[in-house]
Amino acid sequence: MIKLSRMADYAVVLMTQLAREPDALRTAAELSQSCGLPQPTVSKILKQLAHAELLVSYRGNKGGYLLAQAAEGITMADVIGAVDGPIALTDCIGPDGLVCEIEALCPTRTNWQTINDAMIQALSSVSLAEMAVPRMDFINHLPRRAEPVSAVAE
Amino acid sequence: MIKLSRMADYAVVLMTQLAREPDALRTAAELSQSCGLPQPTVSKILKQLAHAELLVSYRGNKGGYLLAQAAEGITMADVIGAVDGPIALTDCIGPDGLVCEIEALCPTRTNWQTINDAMIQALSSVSLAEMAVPRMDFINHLPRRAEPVSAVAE
DNA sequence: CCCAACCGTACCGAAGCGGTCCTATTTGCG
DNA sequence: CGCAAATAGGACCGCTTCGGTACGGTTGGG
Repeated sequence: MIKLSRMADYAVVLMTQLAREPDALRTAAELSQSCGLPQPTVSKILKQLAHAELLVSYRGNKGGYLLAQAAEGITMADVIGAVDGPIALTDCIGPDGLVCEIEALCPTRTNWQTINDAMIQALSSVSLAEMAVPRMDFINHLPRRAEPVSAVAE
Repeated sequence: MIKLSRMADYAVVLMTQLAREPDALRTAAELSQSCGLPQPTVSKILKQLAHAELLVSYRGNKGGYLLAQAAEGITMADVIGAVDGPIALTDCIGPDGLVCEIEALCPTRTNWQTINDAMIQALSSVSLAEMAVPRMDFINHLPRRAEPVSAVAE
């Protein structure tokens, strides 16, 4: 399915919520409530986002989280990468390879890289600001046009 | 990580192998051996690919599998879709939605659709024939080195 | 000094996935 | 005609990973 993890999905939702009021300090409990997500999980995700320097955290009483940058400077690739780790379709790139031992079919790796780059490109081309905006008509300026792909099989 | 499942990865490898000799009838055991993959798993994947009409199967003695179409007409989206089901980043599109109940942040869905389309587009733009071609001149101009995290978060 | 909130870690349960096995069916060949 | 080879289609199972929880520690304001 190639679907991204629920954590990443939540992260986007939370970041979107934070982007609505970039200057307000929000607590984990508050965000949990306003997004309808379990509070401990929210807390965990916010922690990860802060660790990735997408959020700034303030400890102690009256603490909370804040966007580290302007929403325009944060991309979906940033958010997903912070929660789910690096974006890569195949682990073929990793240290060893179950498949890569067979050199005969390893040229495919280069092509995977191409696809992978296209995907990262797609995720990087959408900023948090665009996600937070109540649906304007920015839909048609993606570098690779989002053609109504009918196939996708099944 | 957004990485695709190992099954899908295997499927691509197998299809690639089949595309090398489009007219040869290959058995599951043979492909298993030549790809270094466990044989029952290979058999299962081939079954799925045949069911998706990407392969044609011949039963009985001297049976085997064959590409159902020219390699040029089969895309990565086809192969992955056949094994892993439909390609969708979020289940937000599905029937009910845990998150979608909150209407305040549902405008994001449109944007997800955009990203999703871009990804499908990327997968659909690469044919099996392109994956199978043994490119010899690619070794020295890898587009991106396999850097760990920073490639995305940067 | 106490409380509110974040920080870090460790833990657990469930679900999905990768992998195997078994049986039925088909078909070529001796 | 019967055997062997090969796919079809299940059921099954262990394992990893992920989503979720809990607990103790730390920081900072009132």
